[in-house]
Amino acid sequence: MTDQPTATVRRRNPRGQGDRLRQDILEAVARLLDEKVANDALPVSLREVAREVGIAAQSMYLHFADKDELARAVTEDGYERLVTAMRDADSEAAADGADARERLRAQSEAFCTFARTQRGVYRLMFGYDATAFGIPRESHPALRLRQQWVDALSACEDEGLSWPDGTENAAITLWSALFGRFALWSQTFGRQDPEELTAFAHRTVDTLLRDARH
Amino acid sequence: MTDQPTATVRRRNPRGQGDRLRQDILEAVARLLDEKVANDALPVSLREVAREVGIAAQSMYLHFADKDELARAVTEDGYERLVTAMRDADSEAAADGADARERLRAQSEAFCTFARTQRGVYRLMFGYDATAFGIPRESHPALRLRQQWVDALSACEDEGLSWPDGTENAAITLWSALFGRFALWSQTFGRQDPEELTAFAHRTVDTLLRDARH
DNA sequence: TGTACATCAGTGAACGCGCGTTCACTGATGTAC
DNA sequence: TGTACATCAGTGAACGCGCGTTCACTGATGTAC
Repeated sequence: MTDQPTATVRRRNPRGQGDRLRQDILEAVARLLDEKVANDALPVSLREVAREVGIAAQSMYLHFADKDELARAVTEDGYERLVTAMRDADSEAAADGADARERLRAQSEAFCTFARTQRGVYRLMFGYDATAFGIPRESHPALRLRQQWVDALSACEDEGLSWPDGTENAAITLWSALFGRFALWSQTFGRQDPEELTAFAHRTVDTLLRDARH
Repeated sequence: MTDQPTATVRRRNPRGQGDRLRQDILEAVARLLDEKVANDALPVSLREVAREVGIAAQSMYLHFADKDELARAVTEDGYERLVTAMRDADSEAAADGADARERLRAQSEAFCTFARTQRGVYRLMFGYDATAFGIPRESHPALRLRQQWVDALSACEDEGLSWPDGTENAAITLWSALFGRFALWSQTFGRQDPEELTAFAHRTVDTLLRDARH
């Protein structure tokens, strides 16, 4: 029995561009995860992804050795995009002449926005489902994100602030607070109002900055 | 093909005590979840649970209508135990003549300890995997936990403190912070040192209390 | 300019497996008379 | 006191399903000569 393809029929990629399929697959996984998370219908199977992309299930193996490697690729891509989003928010705020606090706020907001709008991938990234992947700790892609937080808080030092427990602790604290608040926000409580999240992010930044020494 | 039972052979329960099996199953699920979370080998199947308990897979249906109902029961049991652990910590501290801050610390620690030591159930409870269950929001068992946090912070008011954003906001903030910090702690960063978690809990309580108005 | 050939982007068909669930059954134990 | 019977705590056997994965194949496209 063949898997039924979805509505759209895929066109075979021209020669030399087989890698396009890889990108198509990553996007399909993100889409499916978002959808499934919303409908509480996890997990996503390899065959579902293939169906979503419009290819035969075996074609997944042209780009990923197995299911784990696919998950790993999606996760890494997610961290990449999240860090980029935060950097962009920072640059944009800086271009508008924002000070350290405003730039930190902008990055915190970018984090929340990513969590809100890319919920499926976000959950896979931090998620409880597939964190380890057998990736050695030292090269876990989350380290890039951690570095981004540390950088964000270090930037405040350039404006004369220093964190009582050290920059790294402050970075983890901010990250934890946003992470935890989003989890609670998205699951059970609150009216699922994005404003609520943003307000929390601002308040947390303010509290942290009140603790910072001039 | 029959499922192979585990080492120990179960004794049939005496008449009138069939409900013991229910408790055995809940405990087995908790054990399996802990184990699987540690080995990154989720999810747990109904048949695995049956094997762990030492019964035939169909016997699960004597106590749970389907797999979802089993998950729901484990979750509810988890919230029950967590809230109880926090209450006990509170009472114990109170018996030792602790003030509001110390009692709040004790409850925060109890939360962290539960998360650390019952990681499998904890994850199912908050977890990303099975939050909804189709339970209406108003009766989600997490509401009991939320109430416990609100109560804990309200108790501080009896000693003359009041929270700038209201008790409920402060409760959610504390809960979020601990939740987020544990998630980060357990996944990728830190030396997995329980002291680190406890220290964070204390610092967070202190920060919140510094914000509270006398 | 024509053609043999290598390469590339996939597919067809099938595998064995464990899963959740159903249906009919068993055999020990307590209970009514 | 003996026995027929109801109840209870489960089990035996099987179902259909979707899964991850493997193996051998295809057919269009570019390339060497």
